[in-house]
Amino acid sequence: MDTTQRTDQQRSADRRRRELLEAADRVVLRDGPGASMNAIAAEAGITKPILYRHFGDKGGLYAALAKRHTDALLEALRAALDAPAERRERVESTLDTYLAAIEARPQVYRFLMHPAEGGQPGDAGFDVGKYSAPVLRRMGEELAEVIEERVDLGPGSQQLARVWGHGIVGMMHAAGDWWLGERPCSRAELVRSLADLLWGRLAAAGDRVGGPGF
Amino acid sequence: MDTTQRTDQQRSADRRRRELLEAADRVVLRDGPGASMNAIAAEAGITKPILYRHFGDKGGLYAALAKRHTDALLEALRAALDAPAERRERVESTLDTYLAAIEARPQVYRFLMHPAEGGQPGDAGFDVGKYSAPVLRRMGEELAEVIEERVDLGPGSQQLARVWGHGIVGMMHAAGDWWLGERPCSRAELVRSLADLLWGRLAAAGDRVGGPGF
DNA sequence: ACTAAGCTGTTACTTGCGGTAACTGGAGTG
DNA sequence: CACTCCAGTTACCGCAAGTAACAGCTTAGT
Repeated sequence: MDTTQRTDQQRSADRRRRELLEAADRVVLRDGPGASMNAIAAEAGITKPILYRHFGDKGGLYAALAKRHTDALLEALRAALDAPAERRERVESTLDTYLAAIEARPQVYRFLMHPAEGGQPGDAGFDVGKYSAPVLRRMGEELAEVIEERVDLGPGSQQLARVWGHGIVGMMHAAGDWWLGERPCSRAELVRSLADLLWGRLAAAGDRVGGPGF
Repeated sequence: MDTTQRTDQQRSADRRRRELLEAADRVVLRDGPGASMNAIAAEAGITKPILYRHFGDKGGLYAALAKRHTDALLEALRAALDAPAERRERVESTLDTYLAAIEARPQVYRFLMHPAEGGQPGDAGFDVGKYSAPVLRRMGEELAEVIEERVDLGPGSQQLARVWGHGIVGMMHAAGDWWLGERPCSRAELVRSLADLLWGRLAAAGDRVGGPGF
């Protein structure tokens, strides 16, 4: 059992793992997140216990699957966030990047965020909430870091940045989710509206006739 | 089968339904959202098929359960939203109402929003994502109405109000979720930070040294 | 008073999924 | 050849959702 031997085995196992993940991806994107382990195994051309050897349990598989997509999304967001441009432009570009991603692959988005909606009615789905929350948390933390790093917020800036990081991510997520479902306007309009909100247009707006406004 | 007869039966059925919902509530709050129909039936002192007669399927039961809590929360929010005060104060009071609610009854909150986290590891929970989303949607729509009604946003105000409604609700939700998990600061501080964000402090803040800030 | 609904409630079952134990066959190694 | 790994299989367990079929009680109709 020398080192090269072990490396070979690991390599092989890793390649297998990737194949399995790709098969799982296909099934989940086709059948929704209620996809059974049996179905995934069948798609991969093997049987259940192998999946369990590789991923431990269904949670492990889904976590691995979610991690792939999450990492890809975060990569794209980081690029928009770190681009050399002024603040408003970067905010808009980050929002647009996120929205473009969920628009381009709504299946992936639904898997990451709203796992159960793909299943048949009456199907007791597998709860992927455990894996969607981390996505938003990670985005929130990353955004917080960027804010803390580049915006001068005075005393208590670190905590403020974290609140804002999570808050802004949540705003983006909820608005995106609603938009994806109803498509009430173009992506560009949505981006602009959200950026306007962040830019204090709510505070600046006047009251409507009839008492103090919201 | 005259009318009074039918009314009596309906009354009885409604009362029974309420009792069942209360039992379900107890179980879900104690055992987490992975609670089985058997357990709920046992708590109510009856057996499964009766639950199915009343609620159709597990989704129906959970929907009814969620509706109760959702309605209660929305009621409280409406009160804060409609209070006679100026805008910033009402925004803060609404945020605080929401946060106070989730702080006071985290179990209910977790049931509505993150159903699976209460289960044992390895437990394939029942996905309540289908019922949490409507909560946020409803809050978003209500807020949108209030904004549209009372804030003067110029042309395209209706659409803008809806985007903002959902966006603000998402911000509140995400920040609240994070805060509830980590408790990094007091509720009042969180409210203040979020209101500041909404009041355009992000736009107003200066860049940190070293290039354009976020 | 006797029967026929129609209600609430039960037991006992099916189906389907996550997860596991135990066996099988082949590839490399002394 | 015997030994050990390891990918892979079949066959099973446990458990939860959901259902069929049956049992008793109350009430209406004649």
